[in-house]
Amino acid sequence: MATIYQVSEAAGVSLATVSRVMNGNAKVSERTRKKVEDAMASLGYQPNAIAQSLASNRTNSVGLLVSELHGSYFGDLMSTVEHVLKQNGKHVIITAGHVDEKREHEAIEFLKSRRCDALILHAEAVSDDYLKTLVDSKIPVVVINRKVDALDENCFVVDNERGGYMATKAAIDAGHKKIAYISGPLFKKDASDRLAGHKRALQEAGVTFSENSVFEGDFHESSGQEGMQHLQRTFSDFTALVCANDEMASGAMTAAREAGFDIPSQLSIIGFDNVLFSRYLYPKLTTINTPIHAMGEMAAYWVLQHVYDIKSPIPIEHLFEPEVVNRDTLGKL
Amino acid sequence: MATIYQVSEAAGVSLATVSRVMNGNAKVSERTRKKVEDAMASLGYQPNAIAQSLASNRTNSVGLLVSELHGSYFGDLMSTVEHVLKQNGKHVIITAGHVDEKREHEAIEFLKSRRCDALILHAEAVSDDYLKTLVDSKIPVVVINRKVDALDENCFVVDNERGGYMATKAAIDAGHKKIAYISGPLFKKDASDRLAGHKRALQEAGVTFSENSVFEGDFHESSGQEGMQHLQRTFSDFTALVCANDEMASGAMTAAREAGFDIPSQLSIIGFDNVLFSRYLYPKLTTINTPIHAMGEMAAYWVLQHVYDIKSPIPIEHLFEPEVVNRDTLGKL
DNA sequence: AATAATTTTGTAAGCGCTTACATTGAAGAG
DNA sequence: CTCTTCAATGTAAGCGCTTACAAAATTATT
Repeated sequence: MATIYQVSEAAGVSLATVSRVMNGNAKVSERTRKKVEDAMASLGYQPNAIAQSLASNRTNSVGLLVSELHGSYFGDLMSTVEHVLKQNGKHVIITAGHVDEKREHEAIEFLKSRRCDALILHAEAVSDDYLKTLVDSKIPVVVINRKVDALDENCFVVDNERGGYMATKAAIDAGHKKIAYISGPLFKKDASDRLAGHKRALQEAGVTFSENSVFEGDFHESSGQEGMQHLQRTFSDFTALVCANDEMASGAMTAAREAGFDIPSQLSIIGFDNVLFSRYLYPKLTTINTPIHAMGEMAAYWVLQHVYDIKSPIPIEHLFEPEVVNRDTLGKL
Repeated sequence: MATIYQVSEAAGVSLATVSRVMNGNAKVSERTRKKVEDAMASLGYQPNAIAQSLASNRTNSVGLLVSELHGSYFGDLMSTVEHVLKQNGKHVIITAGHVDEKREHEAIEFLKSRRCDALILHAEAVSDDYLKTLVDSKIPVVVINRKVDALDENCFVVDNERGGYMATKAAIDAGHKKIAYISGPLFKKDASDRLAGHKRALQEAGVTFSENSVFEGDFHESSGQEGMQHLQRTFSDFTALVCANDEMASGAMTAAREAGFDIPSQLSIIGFDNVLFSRYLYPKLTTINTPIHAMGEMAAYWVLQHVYDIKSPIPIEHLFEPEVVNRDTLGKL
């Protein structure tokens, strides 16, 4: 593999000159630029990004932490972030934290050790304090879908309370009174916020909330099934079920069908997130859109602007609004 | 950020000694190891992976090229590869090629410029010759789900012809005679192989093949819908439809339902790949399992063995068998 | 034409590590 | 008690680049 030294020799110029034409950040005469470019081409020269990074203290790569590498939600996020950044000549290094404090921590440390210029984190397990330390440690960090006090400038979040409210409100507006709820793990801020919104909608409609109406799941498909089965026992005869994410809604639909319910005529179901596959479900899932795409895009633009001085084409915003996506699983009563 | 130099100073030893305790590849007395470790801890030292890579010519990272960052198929692949490699202390750098020759090429060059120790490629658009050049260029490369002549040792593939055969055979065994087919883009080897298998099964059963029975889609959901609509016109009254992947099968199911068919009593549908969401569909999709998980795992083990001298826990194999996954969309006639 | 101002190019010192080789010191052999 | 041997540590030369600074070449000024 050719090095800059061999190029400089072939072109009859110094190392510095070759470096200059590579980076285009200093004047080089047309003639020598040509010589250098020819030399590069004929040697098939490819700069060693590692050496460049070491010397320039710039890696042109940003680290992205997601919880999982599979699933529509993170797929969307990865795609979007990569797209925006790559368009601007930056690269993404993706790692997964698996919603485990230790693994998230390790993943972040890995990204730091790779000297990423910035980090985009969908960190769920790591502590607020750790994130604060990170931000203070001067490496540019943005956090997606998690609000950390005193880090407003670095967080991009959807209004989860509002989303929870909207989901339940939609059910109420459709005439439902007895509404069950499958939540995510309540130690997670987004899960508890969504539930809070649910309660607010109930209260506003004058429906008294019962502990028996909620089942705490884990955001996975299977806990949607369990939840449905459990709720049938503890809170029978509900006509609508709102789920804190689409995976659980899918599980609940399966369980409901197995229990003989027709959706939506006998049971309405509302999901949350508007993950890609939610429209593949049958019936197509009515859900709340979490603008993960918009958040990922915004996070990427933030990084471009703050780290690479590339102006964002859209104004930077931090709070994103959820939206009801009307499809086929919510029936009028 | 502390450097090795500061650690050596704090510990009162030389750079070399610090490096030795970090890498554990040379004898260091218990006493000085302790001193160094204490110094590291108190300085919060974190080695600079970039500098390590430059000096050692080893990055401990392997590049993974996928076509897209979203979708179950690639999600599975990424998860698996990352899991195996991370378990062995190696890291994965993921890039997307978007099934576009130029972008795949760029993505691979990026991985090379990052000096990955090896590449795992799900490359669809780039030419065989380019892949051969790559392999010859001495960077360890493995190719997933694509067979390149003369590169058998580097390819991990499923027997697509066989899979196509099995899908159609399953329909025939269930009593179907008039079978439609939605293929992938036929310039892709896997798509044409699957179709070839379909034809073989037909022939074996004495059913004459008609050009009107196949629609060439693009592997996406929407082309499944189009395909279904198209086939109803050109090849009406078929009782079974085999699709070259699950996304298209899902689209076809939607279109079939809209056209008033009950699945599977009036129309049987068979997918291909056994992507994660195929079991969320309703009815649950009968499909052919492409062992993408197994292939990704094997590719990762190959890299561990050939590049890092870590023995693979399972024997390295290159050809993977597809399998029928019986669920609910294939009905007996 | 001589000098100043400016542009273009070269020199060399790092960036933070690894590692071949040299040095030191302690243990074992005689 | 001296001479080997060998384990533990140190010295210093890179890895392939970037970038201050210096030097040379070119152009502008009078």
